Amino acid sequence: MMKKGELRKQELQDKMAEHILSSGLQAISLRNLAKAAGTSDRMLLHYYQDKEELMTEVLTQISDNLITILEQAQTTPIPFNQLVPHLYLLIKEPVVKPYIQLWLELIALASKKEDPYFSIAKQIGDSFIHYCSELIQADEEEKEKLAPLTFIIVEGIAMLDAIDFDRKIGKALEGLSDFQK
Amino acid sequence: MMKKGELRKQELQDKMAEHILSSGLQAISLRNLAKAAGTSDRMLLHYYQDKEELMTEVLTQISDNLITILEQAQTTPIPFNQLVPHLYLLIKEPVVKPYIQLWLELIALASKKEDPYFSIAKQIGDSFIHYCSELIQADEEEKEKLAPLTFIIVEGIAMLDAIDFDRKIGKALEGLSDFQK
DNA sequence: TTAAAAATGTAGCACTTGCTACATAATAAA
DNA sequence: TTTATTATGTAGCAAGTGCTACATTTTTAA
Repeated sequence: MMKKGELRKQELQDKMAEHILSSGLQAISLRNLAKAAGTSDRMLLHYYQDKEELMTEVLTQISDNLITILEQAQTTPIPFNQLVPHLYLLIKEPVVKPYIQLWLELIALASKKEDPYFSIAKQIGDSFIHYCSELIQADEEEKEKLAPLTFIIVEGIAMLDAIDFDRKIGKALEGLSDFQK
Repeated sequence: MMKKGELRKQELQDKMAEHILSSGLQAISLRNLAKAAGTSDRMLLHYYQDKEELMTEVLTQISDNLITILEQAQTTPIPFNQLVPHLYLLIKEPVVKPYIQLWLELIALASKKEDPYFSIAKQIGDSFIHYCSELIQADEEEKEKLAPLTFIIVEGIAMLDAIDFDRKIGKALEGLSDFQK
């Protein structure tokens, strides 16, 4: 059973996760997070050793939450040419979209190879490829190639989506489906 | 002819562009930029009205520089299935790589729809799709689809590259080339 | 040469950042 | 009940942020 203190910490962490999802990583500060969680920066540093530890734990939780959401969304495998459009719709959904936006920020930070962002980004990347792999209707050998390909395309789409290139995304998806013939 | 003041401004701007390319957008400050350019924050605010104006001009210049580099790299159109691997090699080149890394950061900021980042990101996006379009050996109708698709895939690759997923990129490229048969 | 304009220096303000010192109140363990 | 642990408050520090005020020198235009 959970001690009272751990319970309180989890409560704060949930609120911080929510806050980060809606406001991003860029302007995050201990005082911001504290306010969003209904406590003080002083208390955050009571529960976490420093900001890095805090971010590691909160981001890990957010990543776990995303995986949970994804796994609830679809379970039966579908062929690749249906999968990409399906995932495109998925990442546009209001529940998922904040996670994708955060993911873009995380990648930007991870590209500097600095922890905790780099490690967490790798972990999420692995999870997402694994998730794609489970969703693709194909034999193992093909999955090995198609899962990363799906990941790449969906990420690329997410980037275009970030700059409102919806029309271009549509064209690209047409181009992609032309191949499957 | 350029006035002396404008010349000095351009000189500073070149150095700031270089600095941003090597150190990213995340930790940028007027004092940092000034130091890198060999001047003071005071002088930067003499040449630019505020930080936003400065960033707009420097980022625009960086974007122009990238386009120049790209256009020097390749002029003869090649078919799509050769283009993607070619661009993969290109973005791994030391001259180009810093631009791609910066691009990832820019997208993260642009996803908040805040200027100047959003506008500049859109502009660069347009340029890159245009660049792809010129490089693809296909008729106009196909280009309309394949240029955005190329853009998406290359951006997706850049993201995987940011988290050192080189092996996965390789697999994905295999998967992609399987289609062209 | 004189007047106007541009360039540069020095200091500082008001604010935010992560984090700490020092205290007290509340709770749990003995 | 005493003791030890945990929780929470208040205040502040040192460093960094964008930006400004006020001054002075240097350059350009008349």
